[in-house]
Amino acid sequence: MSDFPVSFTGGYSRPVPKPESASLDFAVDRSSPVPLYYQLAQQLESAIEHGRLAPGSLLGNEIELAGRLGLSRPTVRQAIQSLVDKGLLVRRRGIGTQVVHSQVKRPLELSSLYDDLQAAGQSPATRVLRNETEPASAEVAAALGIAEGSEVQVIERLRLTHGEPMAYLCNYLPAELLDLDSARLEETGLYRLMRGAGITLHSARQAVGARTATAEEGEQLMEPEGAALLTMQRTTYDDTGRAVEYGTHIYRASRYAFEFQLLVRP
Amino acid sequence: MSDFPVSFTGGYSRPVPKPESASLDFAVDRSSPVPLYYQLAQQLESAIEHGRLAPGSLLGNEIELAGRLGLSRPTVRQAIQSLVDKGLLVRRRGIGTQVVHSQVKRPLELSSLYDDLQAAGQSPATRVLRNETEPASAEVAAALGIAEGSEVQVIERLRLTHGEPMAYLCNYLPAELLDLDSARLEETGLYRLMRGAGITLHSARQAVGARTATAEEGEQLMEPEGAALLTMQRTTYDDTGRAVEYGTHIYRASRYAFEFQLLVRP
DNA sequence: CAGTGGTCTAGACCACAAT
DNA sequence: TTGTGGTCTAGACCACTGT
Repeated sequence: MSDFPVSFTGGYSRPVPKPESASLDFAVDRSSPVPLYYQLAQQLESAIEHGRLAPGSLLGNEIELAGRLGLSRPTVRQAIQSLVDKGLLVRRRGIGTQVVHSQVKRPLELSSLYDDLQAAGQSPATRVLRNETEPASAEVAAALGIAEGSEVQVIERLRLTHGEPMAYLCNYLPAELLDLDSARLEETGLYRLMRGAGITLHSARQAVGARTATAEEGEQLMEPEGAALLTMQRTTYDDTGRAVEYGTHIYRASRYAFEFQLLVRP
Repeated sequence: MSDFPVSFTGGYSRPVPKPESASLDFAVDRSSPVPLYYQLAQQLESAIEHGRLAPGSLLGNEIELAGRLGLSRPTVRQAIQSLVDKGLLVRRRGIGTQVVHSQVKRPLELSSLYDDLQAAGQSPATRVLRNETEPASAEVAAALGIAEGSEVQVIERLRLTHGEPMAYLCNYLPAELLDLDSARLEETGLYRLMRGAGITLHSARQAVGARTATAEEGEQLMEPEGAALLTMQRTTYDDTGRAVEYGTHIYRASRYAFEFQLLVRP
């Protein structure tokens, strides 16, 4: 209950967060092309991350902060709001803005949950097993929201870490969307290629389940028949709401688990 | 490529979205306690959801919209921004604001991924197997960010649908946090109880994996030994960043899969 | 009561995209 | 060049929290 890092200034009132923890040297550069609210947000985030703003400490009111920085209150609010959205700050009416009592400072960039896997530094490698177009099956057409029989690009890949298979990935993309070079796929990852082609990924709908391995799956993934597998189907949408990718993935449960962060919508 | 529901007004230019799709009857009630930007956001969302604003259609510029509604531009922007954050609208500089080309209109309230399960209408039932306090183990203490040996509330539950077990749930909460009545737990769900106690859930860190069932697990869940199980560990945080719950759950993979939506952070 | 964030206004200038 | 969203300002009043 009383885990605030408080420094008492006198009196016997209950250990309320010190009303002022902000004598930090924030400053904005008006000649920079970076928006002012964004500069401030970055400085606040950095101060929180490096512990210069302690968890639970108050930020000082917005008007005073605006005055000190030579900014208007709406600009300061925009900066603070962006950090509230990130879960680093909490605002309470009549109280003030405080730094979260965090454990999870960095909510983990769950950009794709897949690049994460790749970025997780397990010396990953990819073997492209198949890369060609075919007419969309009913399942794929439904997932991508296109007509059955339309040409789609099919990619089958084996993901390896430390020389051992970890996952089998099968992805479908609308054929006109992108030129997919197998060599580049093996080194860069599908999502990065799509971003590089000017596609702005926005959201993904996923389903994660489990089942036991068939004999063939076991052979491909170097697991015994009957071993537990994690399965995942995902449809990814760009910022205009168009489906740009559908995939069915199989992971060796002995070597991989999904980790992610959920944000509760207010 | 040309899937806009365009009505040509003459000329042979390429089928660009009609510059104006907004002759709808938006109106705000200034005597209402509901914020103006929120009223507008709701009306826009409703219009999108019911198809009165077609996917891909333009919204008309902010200033004109503001004038038509008797609102200031920042207020209109705030309304639009909230829908952009929800993924219903896309803004493009120099172009305008358009309705997303969506498949996934309702990004699905992934409030807890657990109430979802309960709300999914599978006539769920819960049997509380255990509900008492004990000293925190090292694992639990680490997950909750409290001292090892602190008292924690332990809840073991069996989740049933259609009279058959679907999941085994074990949860740990800081002991002072909440009074948990077993009877209420069986009818209401843990998350709803926490919200009812004034706890504002904010985010959760999850790990999802798979393994095969042991003999005892099989017996408890009515699965054969060696069946595939989905496992989940989760720590939930409130809006001040304090861990308020840690749980380890086991699901019958034959009867359950996780579904959720990821948002790509810009 | 005083102090905080929540909302709202009426302007302004800029950067970018299309024509 | 025109029109769009992106940013910013300097005020204002209200609702809520604490004393």
